[in-house]
Amino acid sequence: MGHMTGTRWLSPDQQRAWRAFLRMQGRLDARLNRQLQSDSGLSLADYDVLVQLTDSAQGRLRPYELQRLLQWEQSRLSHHLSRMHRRGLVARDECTNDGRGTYITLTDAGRAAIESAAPGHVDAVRRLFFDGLTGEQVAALERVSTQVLDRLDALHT
Amino acid sequence: MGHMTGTRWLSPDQQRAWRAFLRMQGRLDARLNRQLQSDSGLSLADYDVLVQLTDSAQGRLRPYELQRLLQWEQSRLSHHLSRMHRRGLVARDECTNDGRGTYITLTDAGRAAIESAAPGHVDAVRRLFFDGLTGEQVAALERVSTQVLDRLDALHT
DNA sequence: AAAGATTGAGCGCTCAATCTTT
DNA sequence: AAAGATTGAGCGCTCAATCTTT
Repeated sequence: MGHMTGTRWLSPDQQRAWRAFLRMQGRLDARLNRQLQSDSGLSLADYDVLVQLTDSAQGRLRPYELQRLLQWEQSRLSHHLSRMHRRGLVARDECTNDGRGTYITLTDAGRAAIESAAPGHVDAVRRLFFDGLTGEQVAALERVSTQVLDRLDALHT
Repeated sequence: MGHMTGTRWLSPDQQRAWRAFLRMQGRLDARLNRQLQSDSGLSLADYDVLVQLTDSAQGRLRPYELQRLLQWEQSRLSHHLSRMHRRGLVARDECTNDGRGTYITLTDAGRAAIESAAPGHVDAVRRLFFDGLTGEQVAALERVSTQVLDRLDALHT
C-alpha cells in the first residue's frame, strides 16, 4: 500500500507493533475460548456475564446494569441472555417496580457452571499470559489499556 | 469467587490489568470494525486477507499460504474466502501444479476496496490507538505481544 | 420522546465430518 | 495416511426496526 500518497501511514515500528498486538489478541482470545468451551461448555462471554451476577447482591441484575458493567451493546446482551436462558444458566424474573424491565437471575446451574469453570480458566490465563510477563510489564499493560480506553471514551463514537 | 479454595487466583494487580486489557481489546476491535464496515463495507478480517494478497506476488496466494500468514484456522479461512468470493472481492483459480489446491486471486473490485478503505482505517488506528501512546509504550507493547505469542506457540495447544 | 428491552437478518467463528489428491 | 481444502450445524455479534412503559 506504500505507493499511495496523501495519507500518513504507520511507521515501521508502529506497523510491527500493531501486527504483533492484533495477532496476540486474536490468538490468546481463541485459546482461552477453546479451553473454557471444551472444559466447561462456557464461552468467554458467558463467563463474563456469570462473574458479574456472582459479584452482585442476590445474584441478580437488570439488563441495563449488566450492560453498563460489561460495556456491551444492548442487542448483543439481549441475544446473549436469551441463549443463556435457553441453556438454563440464568432466569428471567419480572421486575415489580418497573414494568419495562426484567431481572436476570443466576440459577443454581449457572452458579455451578461458573464455579466449576473458574479454576481452569484462571489457570489458563495465568499460564498463557501472566507467567510470561514481569510485574512491570503487567503494570505497563494496564496503563496502556486504560489510556486507550479513556481515549475511546473521549473520542465518543 | 474468592470463597473457593485450592486455586491460585490472580492478584488484585493482575485482576485489574486483565480486566482493563480485555475491555480495551473488545472495545477497540468493535470500534475499528464499525469504522471499516460503515466507511467501506469491509470487516477487519476482509481487510487482513486483502492486505496479504496485495503484498504478494501477482496478487494471488494458495489458501494454505494465507493460513500461515494470518494464523487462522483452516475452516475459518475457507468460510471467509467463500463469503469474499460471493461478494466479488477475490476469485478462485484452478491450481495447475497441484490438483488438491486453488489459487485465491485479488480481483479488481478487491483491489479497489482495499485501496479505498486503507486511508480511513489507518487514520482510525492512529487516532484511536497510537496518538494516545508514547513511543516507549508502543515498544513495550510490541515486546509484550511477541512474548505472549512465543509463549502460546511454545505451550502448543 | 426517552428509557428499557427484544427481534430478525446477515455476517463471523469453531467443531466435527468429509472429500480429493498426493 | 497426510496434505490441502470444503461443508453444515450451532453459536456469537451488529445493525436496523420495533415494542412497551415511563
